[in-house]
Amino acid sequence: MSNYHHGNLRNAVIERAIAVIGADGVEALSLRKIAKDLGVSHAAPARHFKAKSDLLAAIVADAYAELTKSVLAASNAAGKSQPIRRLNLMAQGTIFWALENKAKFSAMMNPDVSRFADEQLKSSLREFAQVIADALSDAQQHGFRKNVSGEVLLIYAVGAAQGVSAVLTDDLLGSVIGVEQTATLVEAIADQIVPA
Amino acid sequence: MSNYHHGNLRNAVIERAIAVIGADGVEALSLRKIAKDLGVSHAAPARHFKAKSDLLAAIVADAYAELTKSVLAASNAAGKSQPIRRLNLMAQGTIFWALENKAKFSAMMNPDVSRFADEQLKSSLREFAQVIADALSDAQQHGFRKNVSGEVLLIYAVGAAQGVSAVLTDDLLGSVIGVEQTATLVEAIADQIVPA
DNA sequence: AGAGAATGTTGTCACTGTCAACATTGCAAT
DNA sequence: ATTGCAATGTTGACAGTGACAACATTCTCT
Repeated sequence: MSNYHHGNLRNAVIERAIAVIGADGVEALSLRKIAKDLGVSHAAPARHFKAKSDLLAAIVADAYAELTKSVLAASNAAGKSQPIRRLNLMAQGTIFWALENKAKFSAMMNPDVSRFADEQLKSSLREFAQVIADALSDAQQHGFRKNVSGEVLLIYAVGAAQGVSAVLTDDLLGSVIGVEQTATLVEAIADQIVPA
Repeated sequence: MSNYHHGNLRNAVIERAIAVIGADGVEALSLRKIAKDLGVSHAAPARHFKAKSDLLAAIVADAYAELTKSVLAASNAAGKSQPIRRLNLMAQGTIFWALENKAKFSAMMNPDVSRFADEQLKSSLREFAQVIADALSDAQQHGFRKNVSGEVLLIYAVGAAQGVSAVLTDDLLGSVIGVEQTATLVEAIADQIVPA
């Protein structure tokens, strides 16, 4: 018996960090405070995350993997024979995921993250981009914006879905634009990105 | 004669801060370091920004005001009789401004900003949203997505333009999606948001 | 000329991330 | 089963940081 070794400190730190980000933002993230909350010495987290930025990178890498999974699930709700409707559902899936995971999503949207991206994060991101690119390519072969370059379409789709999600999850823009968030609203917005 | 009073410390701090953000990100922002760079005591900036977050809020408020100006300028390049083309130019204007002001834009995209938004920032943001909303309303009266709610359209337009800009200005996404940025590319992307 | 506001300085405090040296535990090879 | 090593956790230290209070200088307005 011993509580010398926490057993699952790495995950505990990540979960606590996400909670802190959700409550007070990335700015408020403190490794020492997290350690104290978990009843562990102030330097313990360093065994799992050499630097604070590594923790952020891990959170964002996980988040992109989850988002990818979620978007794929939404995509599968449409038959393969409806590639354009599938795009629409993927956009919806992105927005809904962001609304249900505001803390993680805000970590993803932090511009600083790109500065300390490790290989795992890059790989998560590549996979996400690939999933979107594939779906776009499929849709194009069925007539969706046929004469537009794949790169342009990818930037548009990723940017629009994430940007719209950012607006919807941002408290400030929310208070300025101020609108009630319902499933109907999300569907209507997704229809603007990719008409169903 | 005296260099006791700097004379324009407030603006100097803002400019230096933007330079730091551009070079090393918001995370690297340090009031003490900025003070040292400007040859001023470590507590001098506090006379102009009570807290670090106030500096960020001021930078972002300025940035939205500039963006609004820039978007309006782009809008005026189209005649009033072409409200849809005007929307397209406004989207282009947003993207170009972001590409030319990466540091400021990344500050705007920082999700933490919404936590310490002061009245000035909210006002800047309201004005920006109003300009977009007006242009959208005008376009709708000329047939652009006539049967879509104004709120939905506003969220879509703001989200898509900012999201696409975020993708284009983000080094990480840039390295993953990896595409050469040209004026032609920007035009093509803006056409996806609002067909010219 | 002088008073009060604005601006800058100095000193201090608690807190933070990071590192190095050390302690404990888990595990795998023997 | 023992032992040796890697993984994990602890303690202590250091420089940097934001924020505050008390004080100094300068500007502005009358």
